[in-house]
Formats: sequence, structure tokens, C-alpha cells
Amino acid sequence: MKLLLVDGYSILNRGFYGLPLLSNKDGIYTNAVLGFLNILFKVTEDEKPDYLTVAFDVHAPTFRHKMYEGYKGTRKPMPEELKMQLPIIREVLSSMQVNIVEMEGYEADDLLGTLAGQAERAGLDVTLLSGDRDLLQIASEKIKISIPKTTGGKTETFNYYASDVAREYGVTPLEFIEVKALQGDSSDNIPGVSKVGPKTATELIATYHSLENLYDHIDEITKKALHENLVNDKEMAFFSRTLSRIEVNAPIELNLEASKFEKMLNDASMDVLLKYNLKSVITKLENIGGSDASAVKENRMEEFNFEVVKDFNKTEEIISKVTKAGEVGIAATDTGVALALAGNTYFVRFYGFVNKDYMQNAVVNALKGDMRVTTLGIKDVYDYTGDYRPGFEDCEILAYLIDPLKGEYPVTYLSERYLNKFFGDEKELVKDAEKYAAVKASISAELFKVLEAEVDKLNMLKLYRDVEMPLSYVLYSMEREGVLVDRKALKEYSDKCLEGIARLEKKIYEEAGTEFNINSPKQLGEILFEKLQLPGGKKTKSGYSTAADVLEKLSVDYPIVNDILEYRTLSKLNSTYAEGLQNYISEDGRIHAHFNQTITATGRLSSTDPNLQNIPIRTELGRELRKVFYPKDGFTFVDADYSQIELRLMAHMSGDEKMIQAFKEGKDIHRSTASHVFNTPFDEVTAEQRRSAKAVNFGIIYGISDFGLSRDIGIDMKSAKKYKEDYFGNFPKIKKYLDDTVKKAKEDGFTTTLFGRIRPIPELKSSNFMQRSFGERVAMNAPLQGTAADIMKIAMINIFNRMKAENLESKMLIQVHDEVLIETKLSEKDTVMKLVSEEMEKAASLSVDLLAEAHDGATWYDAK
DNA sequence: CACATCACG
DNA sequence: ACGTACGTGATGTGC
Repeated sequence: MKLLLVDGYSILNRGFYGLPLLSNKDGIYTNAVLGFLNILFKVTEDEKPDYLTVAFDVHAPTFRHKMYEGYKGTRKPMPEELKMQLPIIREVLSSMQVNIVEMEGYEADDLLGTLAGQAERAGLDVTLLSGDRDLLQIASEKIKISIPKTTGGKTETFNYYASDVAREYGVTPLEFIEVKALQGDSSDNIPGVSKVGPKTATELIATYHSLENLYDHIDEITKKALHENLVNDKEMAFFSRTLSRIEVNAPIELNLEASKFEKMLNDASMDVLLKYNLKSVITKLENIGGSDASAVKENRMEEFNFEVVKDFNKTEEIISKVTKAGEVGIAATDTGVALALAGNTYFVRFYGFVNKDYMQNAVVNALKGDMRVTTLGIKDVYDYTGDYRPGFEDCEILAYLIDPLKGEYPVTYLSERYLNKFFGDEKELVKDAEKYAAVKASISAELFKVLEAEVDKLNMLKLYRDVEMPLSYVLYSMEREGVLVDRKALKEYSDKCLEGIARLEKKIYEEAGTEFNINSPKQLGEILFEKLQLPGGKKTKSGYSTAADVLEKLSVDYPIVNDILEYRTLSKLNSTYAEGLQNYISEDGRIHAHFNQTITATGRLSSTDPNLQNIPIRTELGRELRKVFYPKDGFTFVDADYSQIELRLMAHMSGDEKMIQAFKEGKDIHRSTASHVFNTPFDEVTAEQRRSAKAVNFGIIYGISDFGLSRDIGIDMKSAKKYKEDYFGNFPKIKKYLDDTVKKAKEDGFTTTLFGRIRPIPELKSSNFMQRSFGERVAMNAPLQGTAADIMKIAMINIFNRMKAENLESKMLIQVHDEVLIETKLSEKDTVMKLVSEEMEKAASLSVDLLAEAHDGATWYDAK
């Protein structure tokens, strides 16, 4: 039989530092708990113990403290993020029926030492899991000390029986205490003997075995200084030994009955693990013996019934029910549509003439009136609901507004989090497409009430109703419309790229003297920095950095590097755009990208499959690609973008008079900034000065740091700091605004845009300097980026509605953060250009006017 | 599946 | 003193 003893705090500590500090949905940190459990499970898997006991320290003075008030006096206080996990690990372990021992006046070490001894005498095998090497002193041939090491999420353990200790340290476990008595331990503030480190201490004890024997033979120590220190600190040495020695006779009894290792997964632990969102732990527990996982899961699984409808009469009956209902939940699939009415959920499966078209018509007609329609991902459902109107609700958008960091809002997650309803694993549920749709339709109705209340509490109901919901229909329309892309032109572009790629490839191989995969940073790094011995050392964890900024510095002196950069450019343009985009052209010749509304932390949209928000523009060669985007017959493109919207917002939100004035006068803002910062007349600002000022302006928007600024404009950090100070000296209100924003964010835990959108920033609470600094930069950036996003969304809704109200045939196709592209009927060109810039400019009324400029052209290239 | 790289605002 | 610009998505490589 085998007993596993765990040094609770030391393993929790290992867990804490082994995993990144991630907080869960409620802002509670659980990384240490997760790390602890991962280590524990790894060891239980390897060791298969029959009994398990975890020991904790009680936060009260121990006999050591009473003996010596400096004990552990130099130890840093536990980080707050770790401290708050102490009660959680206890709660989790208790719920898993794990035996926990603790005792006032004794440290966990003492309890472990005592229990290990008792177990050994009772004939058990003992494994003692601890991160602390002090425990090695109690290793024996029956007591194994197991020390975990976690790197990159993987846990390894190093195991020590008495013989292993002797082999690795040259002393026996008990002599380990003597060693520590001499060398001391700065982390516990155990003094030891002056100037004696691990090496000397081990040597002395390997020879003399104990303090007593050492001091009996003290005259044999010939090194003068060492001899003197040993004599002077004799008392200290003996005292240190007392402090270091683990108590093996603590007043505690091994309780095997309570230590039984079984049923870790049970109803209670499931509750607790769900509460802290430790789902991976549940999965692991299912595979660990002693628990009837399926039974526990089955117990909690939501019982869910729905009716599959596949005959005409029943379909008509359901449609008629929908007509009379006050509220309906809807979810769609390729093969049918789910409709949830009070109490009952139906999945109407397409069949015969009751096909998709039929059902879309039937449902659209049935929904006429003002009933509430709840969904989870409304864009997928507009085919069945028709144009947006108040009363349409989307739980996905609500969930996003509440917690925009999540990025994904699957129904299983939302129902567990907000309704305590358990539908198992999302991936499992998706496999049954009909049930999945039925659950979504049904749960959306319940979820809506909870989420709406939450959004209301966060003062975002207006944002939700007036901006996000109407916008969802605009995005749906843009996606359905798509944009024409010239496949032939893409092919030609690709061929041109491939030619260049082949030419460069040949040249690079010649210059390198060998053939290799230029696309592999690993191989490229080895060729450049090892074979060719170019200057420039390691940068990334997996080897040499070959990023553009590194290579650019080398390209002046080494032609091969220049060729590689050119190769990279062509390679990127070809694979991502020339070839990549072709895969997305539909039968109608158009690309129907997705404009995602619930992804970004700041409130911006994102675009996927393909991403139309990163089509090249900065280099002429890349920009050429925009010629493949063209309008349909009889139409042209109108493209409108905001000028400096984030800086204008900065001026408005800070109330800085100088910057507001500059915008009011319609001045070049970077030149104006430079003129103030460098105390130079506006017309005499040099290009260099303007460039620097521009970098500082951007820096401000991104959340400035000396380092980032210095790197960007190629000056040292000191000068960067000076620039920043001069800037803030000239624009004191901007400084104050940024400071206030960060301060408020630290109080609230989130930032807020002008329209009330929140952006949680858990990093602001971190005790880690890097993370906290990041949080501060985010706090400065998020209100600006987020407010700009809000404004653009409002503009898009107004543009869309006005084009519709004026019966225009022109259609909005693409949004790129501060820009929209509109496929414009030739006869509507002037109207649209005016309409679009007008709506963009009046989307928000600020102390600084917004400026939007519209251009037209026969392709996207020409319209920019 | 993570990482490095690079395209955009 | 700590090492850094903010927000995204797609591709290719290599474990």
C-alpha cells in the first residue's frame, strides 16, 4: 500500500509560478490551483497511491518563530494573486474528499515528517511531494521525496530515496540537516555560519557527519578564515540546526481511513470545479480511478427534450403557434430551423417542398408583429427573421458586451455560467446538429433575461440596442452582398510573384552556397548566423530572430539579406493574398467575408475567411492587389475614411486647448504637434521633427513607453523620455487625461468608451511589473480605439439606413476600422459620396469636428 | 498546435 | 530594476 503526502503550500507555489496569471470569468485567479492539481494528477498517475494527504501551514507562529523571531523574516510577502487562491485550493481539495491536515504551531514540513515516519513504521510506501528541498532530510529507503518541475505546462518529477540523496549531495538525508545548519538559508532567514556556502558545508559534513564531530575535530580545519568563522558562529550553527530540523514527533496521528484516495470527482467537486471554471480538471478527473465520472456527469446533465418536425401538418401547426407566441427563440442549421416556444422546442427538418426557402418565408411571415425573438448569433438567423427591428435579441452580443475578453460565447459555456445548466462539452453537442440548434433556440430565451439585466447593470443597454443590434443587420447585409474579385487578375499577380520568388530563390541559394527552406525561420537563422556568420545574436526562444527589423539592419551590408526580405514580401503577397484570396471566391464571383462583432477586446470588428481588413496598401507592389476588387456593372466604388479619428478623440477627451485649436484650424496635426514640442514656427518644422512628433502622437494612442518610442524613432531611451516630457509639458491636459484614465481603470477594473463600452483589464491588478505596465498601456489605448470603433459603428448604421430610406441601390461592402467601401450605382455617386462623409462626420458630436473624406474609383485601388 | 512572421488600422 | 508600443488574422514550419 502506498501513501502520497503533499506539501500543500509549496506545490501551490510551484503551480503559481509555473502557469501564467490568468483570471477566470469572475476575475478570480486560479492558475496556482490549476498548477497544483496538474502536478498532483501527474504524480497520482505515476504513483497510483492508495492514500493521499495534503498538509498546509496554518498562518500562526510556529515553535520556530517562538524560538527565533527572525525566522522566515526575510521572506517576501505572498503575492496577493496567490494568497487569494489559498481558500480555493482548500475548497477544491475538500470537495474532492482529499484529506487535509494542518496544525497550529507546526509547519506543513513537520506534519509531513511525522506522518511519513508513522506510515513507514506501519509498513507503507511513502511518496512525499514537495517543491522544497529541505524535505530531503526525511528521505529513507521507504520514503521517497518527489520534487516536481514544471516547464512549458509539462510536469516532470525528480525522485529521491535516501540513496539518491547520498549520490547527488554526497551526504545522507539526516546529514542534510547538518549541512543546512552550516550554510544557513537566506529564504528562511536561518543564519548558519558566516561565509560558509553549500560547497564548504557539504564538504565538512561529508567528512565529519555531524556538528558535534566537526567541533570535536575543529583543530583539523586548517583554513584560517574558515576555522575562525566556525568557532565564532558555533552557537549559531547549533541554533540553525534546531531551526532546520524537521519535527518528526508532532502531535498528529496518521488517519488512513480519512486518507483513502477515491471519488475525487463527485457532485460536490463538480460544483466547485465548475464554479471556478476549472473544466480541464474535470476532464482529467474523469480519467482518474476511483470516480464514477459518467454517473456524476449524467446527474448534472440538463435533461433536454425537443421535437423533430418532419411532416407538413405539424409544420403548419408550429408556424401557427409561432404567429400567436409573444416570444420565440430561433437557431438555424443547413438542414432545418429550431424554434423554441414557451416550454417546447421544435426542430423543423427540411423535406420536400418545405425547404429552406419555404421555411424562411414562413418564419419571416409568422414573426410579423412585435414579438421578442431571441438568438445566439443573430447573423445566422436573419434569413429567417428579415430586417432588424427592436425586439430581436442576440445573447452572443450581450455576452460579448459583458465580457469582451472572452472572444467566444458557445451555448454550453453561457448556460453553465449564467444559468447553471450543464449541457456537457460543446464539441460533443455540436455533433448532434439538430439538438445543438434546439438547445441554442431554447437557451437563448432563458439567457436573454439574465444577460440583459447584466448589461443594464453595466450601463450598456443603450449601446446594445442603439448600436450593436442594428449593426448586426448591417454586417449581415455586407456579408451577404460580398465583393467582386477578379480571379484572372489574381492569377496573373500570383504568376508574377512566383516568377520573382523563383528568381530570388535561385539567387539566395547561390549566395548561401546551399539550398534550404527560406520560409523556415529556423533554417534561415542557422544559415545566416551560423554558416554565414552574420552579426546579430539570438532573440527568440526557439533560436535566432529573422524578423524584418533584424534583417533590415543587415540588408545594407549583405545582399543576401536584401534578397531574403524581397523573397519574403513576394512570398507573403502570393500565399496570403494572390493565392489565398482565390480560395474564397464564390460562384457569384464575389468574396463573402465574415465581419465578426464579438471578437475584439476594444469593440472593433474583425474580419475572417478571408480577412479583408488587412489587404496591402503600404507598399506599391502590395497596393496593386487592390485592383482586383471591383464593382459590378453600372456601379463604381466609393471609399470614405476618417482623418485622425483617434487623435481627435484624444483632443476631445482630454480637453487640451492647443490640440483642439490645431484641429479646428484644420492644421496638419503632426506638424502642429512638432511646432509646439520643438518650439519652432509651424512653417519651419523639419521633416525629421514632424516624423518624431508623429511617432509621439502614435505613442500616446498606444499607451506610451520610453522604450517603444525610442525604438520607433531610433533614438536612445533618454531622448525618448525627454521628447515625452516636452510633449506632456506642452499638452498638460493630455498627460492628466492619461493619468486619470489609468487611475480610474485601476479602481474599476475596466475602461469605458464615450458610449459606455467596457474593456476589462485584469492585468492592472497584477503584481508583475510587466503585466501591470501592459495593463496601463491598454488602459490608455482602449478608450480611444474603442470610442473610434463605436463612432464608426454608429456611422455605418446611419449610412445603411439612409441609403435604404432614400431607396439607393448602392451597398456597403467592407469596413476597415476607420474606412468603409461602398459599391455605388453610377447615378448615385454624388449622393453617396456626400451621404457617407456626412454621416461619418455627424456620427458623434465632439469639441473637435470629425473629418471624413470620400473618394471614388473603378477599383478599390483607385478609390483610396 | 504553438510559434514566428507579416499584412492592416 | 524589471523589457514594452495598441488592436487584429492568415500562412508556413516544425514539434
